[in-house]
Amino acid sequence: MIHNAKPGLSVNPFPPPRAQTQGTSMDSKQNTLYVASLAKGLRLLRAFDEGNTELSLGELAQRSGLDKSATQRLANTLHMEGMLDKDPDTRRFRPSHAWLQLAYAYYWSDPLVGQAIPKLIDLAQELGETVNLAEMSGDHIVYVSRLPCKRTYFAATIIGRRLPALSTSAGRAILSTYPEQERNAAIDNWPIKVFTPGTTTDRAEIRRSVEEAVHDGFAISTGQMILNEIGVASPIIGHDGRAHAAVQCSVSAHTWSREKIEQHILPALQDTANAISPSFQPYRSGGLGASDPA
Amino acid sequence: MIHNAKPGLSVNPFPPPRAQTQGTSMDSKQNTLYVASLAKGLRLLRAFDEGNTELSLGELAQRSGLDKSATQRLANTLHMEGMLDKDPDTRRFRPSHAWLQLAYAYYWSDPLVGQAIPKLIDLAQELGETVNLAEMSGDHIVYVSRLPCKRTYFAATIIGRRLPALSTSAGRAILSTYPEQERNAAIDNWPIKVFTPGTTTDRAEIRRSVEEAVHDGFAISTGQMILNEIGVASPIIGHDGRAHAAVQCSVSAHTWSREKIEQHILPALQDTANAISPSFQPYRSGGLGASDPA
DNA sequence: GTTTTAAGTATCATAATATGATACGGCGTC
DNA sequence: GACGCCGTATCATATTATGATACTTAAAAC
Repeated sequence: MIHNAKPGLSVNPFPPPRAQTQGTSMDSKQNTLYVASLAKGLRLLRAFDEGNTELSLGELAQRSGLDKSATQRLANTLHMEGMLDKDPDTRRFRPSHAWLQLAYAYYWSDPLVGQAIPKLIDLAQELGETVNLAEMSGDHIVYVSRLPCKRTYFAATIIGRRLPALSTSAGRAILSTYPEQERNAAIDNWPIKVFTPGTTTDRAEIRRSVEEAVHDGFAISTGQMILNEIGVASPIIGHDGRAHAAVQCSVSAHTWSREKIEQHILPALQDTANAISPSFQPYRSGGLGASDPA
Repeated sequence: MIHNAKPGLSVNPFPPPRAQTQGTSMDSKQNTLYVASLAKGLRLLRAFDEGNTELSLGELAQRSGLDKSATQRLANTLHMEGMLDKDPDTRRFRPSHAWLQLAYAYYWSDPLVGQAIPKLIDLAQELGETVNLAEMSGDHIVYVSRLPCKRTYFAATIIGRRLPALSTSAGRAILSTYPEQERNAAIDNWPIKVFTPGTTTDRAEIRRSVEEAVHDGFAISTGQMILNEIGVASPIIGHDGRAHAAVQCSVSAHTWSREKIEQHILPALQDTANAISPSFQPYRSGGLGASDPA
């Protein structure tokens, strides 16, 4: 019996939103192989986001939940190590270019991206529409690669965005490749967040959408993240029949309809997703024709 | 000054300036506002790069220069905090999606990107060629945004790449906006790394190229990073007359010549760079500048 | 199939390290 | 002109990280 869907890699979901019970810290996770200072430093990094692009020491302390002294020391360390820039006038901190270099390293480490990108480029050029690569990450999806062809809102043009899987075409497409039981568990339990009046909050409706994807092999969603935006996604299926990623395309509802999409976008989209699929292999050491266990 | 990276064994490529004197470590920068554990954790993150995409505990220890126990604890912490994924079979670590989320946060914080991206999209569509946004970072440039329109080699399609400014058209374009004295100091002292047989190592030649950019308002370079690649870049000039960034375009030398570029690419490229310029507000970052204080 | 070697994991006593309260100085505000 | 806020610097304390060692598992060698 499977409690929560916990696919392949051991992906530790995301931040431990610890309530700051200020106790004497015989805290829960304090084994001797947990370095609190490092974790606190990471908290500082995570304090920056969409709405907090530039933080003073005080704000940093507030947002991270650390006291002034700790924040001072950690922020200073991050600055010395080149992870934070500091405006000498305002004394405020900002993410540094190093953050992009981490992304660079990430890209090399992701086995899927290298295979996908050339094909995504071709696809984007062929369609003339924005094409994305999304990967499942716990119960969210992350946009790993984006090839914008039209102007859109900013968040849709930059990589790293993390969205609830259930609210996105990519997430639903990927989910549609999961075994029925897991699929249902996900649909019942995974988080949903409202972004627009059009965001679907009814899980029954999401189920319909996913089951449709099971049947059709692709998912379509409308106005989930932003009004008048339609997303189409086709799963990139791995050797085990499960997808961890999807090729996604976002278009404007003003110029596109469902039919038109199915006719003009879908074929190429699916071809691309399929073309990427075979290369997604796990490494089994060598030659033996070991099929799956169990 | 560091010219060439050691080609032999892969040792720390980006070691923070720190002597390995393992002694009693009343070390240089150890004030009470420097948290060593955090810095060590960052070392672990930096151990991943282009050639090291997936590291075992041992490799991690070796590349970071930390002992086994420290590595164990820190890596474990990073794993618990969701910064590193761990393959349960091979027990090897990999960058997690969180690295992309940091990039996401970076993008919101960079005042230039938001202004530039829509215009870059338009430009890329108009030209049908790969367009990049590069920013100066110490004596290197970093590709902050990329809009590939043609298949190229992988490294040219992903963001966060850091290259010696002198070896790139973007770097030279930006440099061309610096006051003469600084310009010359940079040309004399900034690092150069050889990537192809075509990489210019002669600083006199680089000076010519930069001075040409001073005169023309744009820079062109050929075969610096990869053979048969031509780069054109136009600086994005701030209110103080200095550029911190450039719009760059990479094309194949097989289908493009210098004249053709000047005729068909340059006008739109410069228009775009100029259109972005006014919105750029300067700030200074801390850190790396090994250059002289004037 | 058995032994050897290596790599990852867990434990623990020690002191070195991070801690956070406190005090100082500069800057914009009231 | 005085106050209050925010960033910076200092310091004694004990909490925290340390790294040597021992255990466990997996792969390599025989």
